[in-house]
Amino acid sequence: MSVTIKDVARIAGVSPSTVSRVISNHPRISRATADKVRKIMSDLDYHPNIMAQSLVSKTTNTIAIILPRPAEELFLNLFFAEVIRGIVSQTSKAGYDLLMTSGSSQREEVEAITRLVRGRRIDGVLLLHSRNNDPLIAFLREENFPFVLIGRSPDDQEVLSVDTDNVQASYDAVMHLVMQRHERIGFVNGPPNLTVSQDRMAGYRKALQEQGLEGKPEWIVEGEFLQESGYRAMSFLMNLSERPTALVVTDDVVTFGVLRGLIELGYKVPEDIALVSFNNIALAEMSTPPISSIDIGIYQLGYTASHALLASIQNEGEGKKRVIIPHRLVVRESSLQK
Amino acid sequence: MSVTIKDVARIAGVSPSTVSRVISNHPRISRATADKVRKIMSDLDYHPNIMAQSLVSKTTNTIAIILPRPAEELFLNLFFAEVIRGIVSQTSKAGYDLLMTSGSSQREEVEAITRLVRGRRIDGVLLLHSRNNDPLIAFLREENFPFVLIGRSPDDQEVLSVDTDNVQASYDAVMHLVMQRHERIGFVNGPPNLTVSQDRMAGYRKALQEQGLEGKPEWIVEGEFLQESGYRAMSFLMNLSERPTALVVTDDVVTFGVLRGLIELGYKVPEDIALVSFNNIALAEMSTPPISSIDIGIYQLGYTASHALLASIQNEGEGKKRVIIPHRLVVRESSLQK
DNA sequence: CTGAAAGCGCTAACAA
DNA sequence: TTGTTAGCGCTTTCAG
Repeated sequence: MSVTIKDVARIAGVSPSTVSRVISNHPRISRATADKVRKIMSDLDYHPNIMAQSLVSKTTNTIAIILPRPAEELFLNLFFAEVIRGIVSQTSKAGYDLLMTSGSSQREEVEAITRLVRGRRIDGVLLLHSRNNDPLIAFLREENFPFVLIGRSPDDQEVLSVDTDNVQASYDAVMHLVMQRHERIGFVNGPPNLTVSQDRMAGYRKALQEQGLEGKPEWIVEGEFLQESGYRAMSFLMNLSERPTALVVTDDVVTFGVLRGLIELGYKVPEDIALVSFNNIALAEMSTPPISSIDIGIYQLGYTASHALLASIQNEGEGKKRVIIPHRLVVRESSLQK
Repeated sequence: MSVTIKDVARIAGVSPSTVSRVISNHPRISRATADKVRKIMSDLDYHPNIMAQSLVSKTTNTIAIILPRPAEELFLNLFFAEVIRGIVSQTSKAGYDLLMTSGSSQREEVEAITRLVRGRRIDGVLLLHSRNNDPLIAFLREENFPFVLIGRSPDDQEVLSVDTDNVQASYDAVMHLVMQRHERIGFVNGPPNLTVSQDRMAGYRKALQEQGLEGKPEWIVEGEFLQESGYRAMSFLMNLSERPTALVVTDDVVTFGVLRGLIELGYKVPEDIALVSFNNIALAEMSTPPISSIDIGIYQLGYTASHALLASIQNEGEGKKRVIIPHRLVVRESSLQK
């Protein structure tokens, strides 16, 4: 079969434990033996069996994430790829691997994670979002298993998390529209059970209230992170007798749908209605008109969360409970009065 | 620590090997014992240690993919998320996990895969693309390690692969433009070292030739799978003394850049210039104008490749060497003469 | 149908 | 500084 530590030991004329020590850079090993062993290892093209290492060391150098389920969180198509890039760039620098799993229901997700956690397959978990009464968070806390949430846990302040200040971001979006002299501002939001949606709603409400602006309930549309959601929202919103003159939209992809809907209905952006949205995906800049968007630093979210998770695995505690990645509004044509 | 097979055995009053047999649904085990043991397992919330299982079974129920590196293959932002979804839906159905790794250079990629393969960490590898003289393919072949390529290997016919017929797809795109009475057709392609780019170029050339159409070299622009590439290509193409009246673009994201470039230069699509592209991402439909695009079935590519890989892992050979996922042109406004 | 025992490849006391 | 030994948790002959 494949070459083992024993083969190396035999050929180098040392004991297996010596080889093991060389592998792990044990300090108390003579320079000469180390070099000799290393030479043999590379001659034989030896690579340690990772499973065997894990079995005894009780650590896997692997963290897991759960692939978002379709539909409900499909916005993650873009968010997802970017956040993954951030995560992997951090983990691979630290010598960790990333395991991806999925479940087609909430229950299956918990089962999958249970299998990995109890099966000692992974050292930590990265959660890409949270909702009210999230059973995954409950499970991980109960197991006292290292995990970091990208987002905010509504039920539990003690959860390690890396997040955007979505209340503030949403507030900022509204204020930008207010500065452009808009007074009737609507909101196209995502699924209301997600924490991110709740926070952005709160920021929107806060801004309206502080500015003494009227907020008609029918100006708020809740949907999914899909372009169709934005598209459909327009046929509803633009049929109101009293229409908003500006919209905050919770995701750029949704904004693409919004734009398409408006164009088909014969409206112009920003003349008839101004738009600001979130995430600042690369395509936002290439849209017609280019979309004003709040850049939440998706890559940074992934990178930082991953870093925090590894720290928590290695230090058993310590560290800030909650890290906020700063956001910034990138103003483009879609929200500018001519 | 955590509950092991011995704990279960002791409490159930049987031997560890009996418990092991229950876990693996060994046939020669009495119904009564099996039920008893299963009950205890669930009472104790026992989950087998996956590393220990792997160590002895020499199989990991895990396959790996390599995260594409930035820039060069960034188009995979969208392709990537979709293909992953296809892969995971297949693997998780079959009880496999997906491991993601990355390298910031070609050499690092090979190192990462070497570590996983020789370290017996994974059972197979899924490659998301190929280029000429791909060292990863060379390594995997040499190790005789199961892998499936999404794409086509230019150097090696024997590689298991799942692919689009890119020559034909590109040919179809050109022919669609020909049907719309275009005679001056340009091509905005991706990185020329990728097989996919080479194949699409071949299809483009073949169609022009068959139709006896002139193909000016300056109508072909090679770039990356980025919107900027498309954007930049336009300032070049539209400054030519003799301009094309239609373009085939290798990716929808690039097309967004192309559109933006054209609009800023004051051209209208499709009146001044018609566009057809590839991939049919969800946003293609929401663009202004909506983009005609060849749907290559990205999810299906991932799903099928993953299936083929698992089959190859389990059957040691057999099966078709090369599977083609059918494509279809979705015609929208960007390519229609009014 | 079930148990005892050996061993997968590696690490980590404990000795030397 | 290095070797010996005893496992990590599981599977799998081989006996019974």
